[in-house]
Amino acid sequence: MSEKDNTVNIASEKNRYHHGDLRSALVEEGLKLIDTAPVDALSLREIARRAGVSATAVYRHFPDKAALLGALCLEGHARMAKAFEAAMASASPGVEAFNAMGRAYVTFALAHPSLFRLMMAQPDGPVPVPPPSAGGGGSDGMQILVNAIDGLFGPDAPVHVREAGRLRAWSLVHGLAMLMLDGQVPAEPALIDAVVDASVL
Amino acid sequence: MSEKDNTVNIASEKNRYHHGDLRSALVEEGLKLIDTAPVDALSLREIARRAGVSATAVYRHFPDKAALLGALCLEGHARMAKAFEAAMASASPGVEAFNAMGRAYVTFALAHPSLFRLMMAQPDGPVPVPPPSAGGGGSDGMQILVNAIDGLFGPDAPVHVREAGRLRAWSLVHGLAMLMLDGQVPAEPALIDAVVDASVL
DNA sequence: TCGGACATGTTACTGGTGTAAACATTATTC
DNA sequence: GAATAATGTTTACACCAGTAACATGTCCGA
Repeated sequence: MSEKDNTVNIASEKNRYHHGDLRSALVEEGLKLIDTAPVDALSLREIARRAGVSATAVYRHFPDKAALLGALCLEGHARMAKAFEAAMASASPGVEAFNAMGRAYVTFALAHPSLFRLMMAQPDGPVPVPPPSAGGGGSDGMQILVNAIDGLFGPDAPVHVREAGRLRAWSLVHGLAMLMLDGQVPAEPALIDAVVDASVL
Repeated sequence: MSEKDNTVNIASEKNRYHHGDLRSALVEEGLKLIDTAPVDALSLREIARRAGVSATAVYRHFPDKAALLGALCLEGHARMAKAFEAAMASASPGVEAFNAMGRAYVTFALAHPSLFRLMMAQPDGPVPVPPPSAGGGGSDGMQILVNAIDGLFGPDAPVHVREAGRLRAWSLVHGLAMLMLDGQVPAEPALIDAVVDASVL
């Protein structure tokens, strides 16, 4: 107990050999960096530098760079889930909730371009919308999104119809987000609306 | 004339100081490499190595790496245009042609993952579907694609409706392609059909 | 035909990266 | 309190993009 507290206090001092909670610090710095730079400009050494630690210290907490990026992804998914819940909260159920979700998806991507790219490039990581035939619950609180989508088709719709609809909805917002991130389509709210607010899926 | 021919002949010999047509050779090797490796594993030096030339020789033909990648993109767009034309040729006009186009888009992405990514990450390069409010002709023979899409809405549809439809169509296929490339959705033909063949846009 | 100008190649070097190995220091545990 | 494990550091290597200086070949005009 007191030893734990002592450790934390020591950890808050400067110029010590042991950092205290380097792993968290690395993730923190990584998240700060990734929000202000393209993905490929995110270097292990830079993160270590910002955490005030030698480059190779990272390897005491992550087997390689990909593992650190994986940790960033995890935090990214948590943030995305929050954004989704917020969007859900301020929309009445049904089509409106569905549209709010789509807007939240694109908005999140535009707000955190590199993080979003990283999250999507991680095939093993948790996924915002479980793909068809993926069975049960998605990541975090994302099941609510699936419910919103499925709600559009009614509970009596065949499974393959709901699954196809889910995939189409995901493809639609994901494609728009990507095109805007890559600068192929201007990131104008009106265009987001034009894609998301369509009455028919 | 004969001097030209002579140059070409000399260029076909080995172990000469001057390559003959290094620029084309670099693009060629780059295209070969990019079809068998992820984008970020594509190094200037490796391309030069395969072309049998020193690393810095590249800089006599391209100001930097991005320029070489840009040249690869150009060839990529040409190939994509060919794929589109082929898809168009073997489909009757109307909805069927439109669907064939969508399938061709996703299929091309899956066949050339890194090249496709590169093409889409090039905001200044030619674009398969001109974005709304982009005015006139797109790249290469892509206008035919726009026509196919616009045909779905009839010639009397308001401009903003056709533009929105175009954007939705592009987002849909692009999103599906990206999700499959990133491994978020299994690259199964049935899923492509499920997304592309939907009767309503 | 000779000789310079130019194009196109080379080597040497800088500063950046990810990562492995050996060593140093601190924390923990018997 | 000493052995051990955890956590950092230094050093080193291989690779990368890009610059500068130099080498070699081609071409054009006297």
